[in-house]
Amino acid sequence: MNKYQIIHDELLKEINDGKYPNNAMLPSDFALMNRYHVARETSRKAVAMLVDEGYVMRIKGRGTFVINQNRYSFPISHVESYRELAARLKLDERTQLLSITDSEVPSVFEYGDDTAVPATAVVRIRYLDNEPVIIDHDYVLKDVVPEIKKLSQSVSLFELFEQQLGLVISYAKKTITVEPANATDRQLMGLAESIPIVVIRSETFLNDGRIISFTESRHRADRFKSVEFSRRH
Amino acid sequence: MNKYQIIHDELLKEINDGKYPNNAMLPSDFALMNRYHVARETSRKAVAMLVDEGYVMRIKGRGTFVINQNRYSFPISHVESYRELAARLKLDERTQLLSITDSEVPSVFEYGDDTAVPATAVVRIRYLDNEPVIIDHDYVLKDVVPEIKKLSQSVSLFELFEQQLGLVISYAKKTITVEPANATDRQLMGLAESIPIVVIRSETFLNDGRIISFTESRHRADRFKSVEFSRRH
DNA sequence: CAGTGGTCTAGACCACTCT
DNA sequence: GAGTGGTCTAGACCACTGA
Repeated sequence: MNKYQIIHDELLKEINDGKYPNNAMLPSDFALMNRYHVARETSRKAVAMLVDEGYVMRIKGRGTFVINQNRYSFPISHVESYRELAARLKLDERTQLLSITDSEVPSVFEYGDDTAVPATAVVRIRYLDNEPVIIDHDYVLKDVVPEIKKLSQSVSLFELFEQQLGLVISYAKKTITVEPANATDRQLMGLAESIPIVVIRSETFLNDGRIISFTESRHRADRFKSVEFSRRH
Repeated sequence: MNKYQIIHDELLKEINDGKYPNNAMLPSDFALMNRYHVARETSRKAVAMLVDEGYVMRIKGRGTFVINQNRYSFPISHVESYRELAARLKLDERTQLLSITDSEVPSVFEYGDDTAVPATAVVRIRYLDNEPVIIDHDYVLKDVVPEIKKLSQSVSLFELFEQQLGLVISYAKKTITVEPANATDRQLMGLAESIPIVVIRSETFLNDGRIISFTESRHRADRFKSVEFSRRH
């Protein structure tokens, strides 16, 4: 584990534990240097991560301050699996595997010069508080993962990739649109009328630059919320 | 202008000009050190910004590579004004000022302990290719900007804050939800039936930590698209 | 093996804020 | 003036890649 990562994790834990409540000032760069016996750039890197993630705000000449966090929301600003999300929000969550089939990457993802790209399609339905709210269609490229035999209820695709196959996911590109519910959505989510669906399509990159999968995550729009923190450039 | 900012801007320009096309390799850290006569950490900072913005991807032992960019989309991953967006996408855009009135920050923003917070409400409607697609409700805090007399068609709120009032915007927090169109939406956008509306609510922070404004930006859902690039943490 | 990116150090000077 | 964050330097060692 890197030094700046350790400092970051420890500071974040202290923020979540309430040691640094809203608007509280974090230790200064120099205080962190002394506490962790590191160079200043190392302590700054840890704090820079917290800034990136929207936990704190740095103000020149004043200090580093904790920002009030709204919770209970879906993140879209970083790559996070459904399981990680549910754990973070402490929601009662359940996932049901619907099917694993041979397939191709759908053309909506605009990948591969109109030639069919073989993939394994995984369809799952996500429940929050016993209500079906998300349908995930994953297309895992056979070039990278030749076969997915089974998928335990308790294992996410990310966990499969990273822990069992030793692959490292580093980037994702997402598009968000709102579309009418299709027949599958209505059936699986038990929707009477046509509720709009928030569709998040993402392509996931490994750290060697290869694409490993395309995902279409379809959320009931009336249960969808995203919170995002951003700096001005 | 900082050195790393200059390097960043120059590299970005070269990417956009096609000097570094898709999948091309950017100069290495050491090449940039020589070209710009800077320390390695300085050149790395410039490239780190490009990574943050999703233009390039760094792969250990291999190099830094340009990532294929999809465009024509609304950004939500950084603070950007409507005008900056339209300019970047080269769209035919037009803004119509509807009203400037005394008001209070609506309770939906959950600001200020249930006490009324005085603000100036600015309502505008945004046209893309002559079609009304966005309605913006801005609530500018009177504590920070006591009065907004008028707002030229050609000036955005951000420009007013930054260039005329000398304020510096540094952060924004956004929430995205999907809600039914209300009567105002339908009237202003000329919608017959109830199209869903993508509602982006944001609070904007100055570099001294004060909130300057709350904004509710209401987009026709069928014209909304967002693209986002994110690293895994 | 040479080249790449990732981390880290121990300084330095600056601009800004607060008292 | 003391304290803060912002930038920058000139090194160092490491892990990983590809020929």
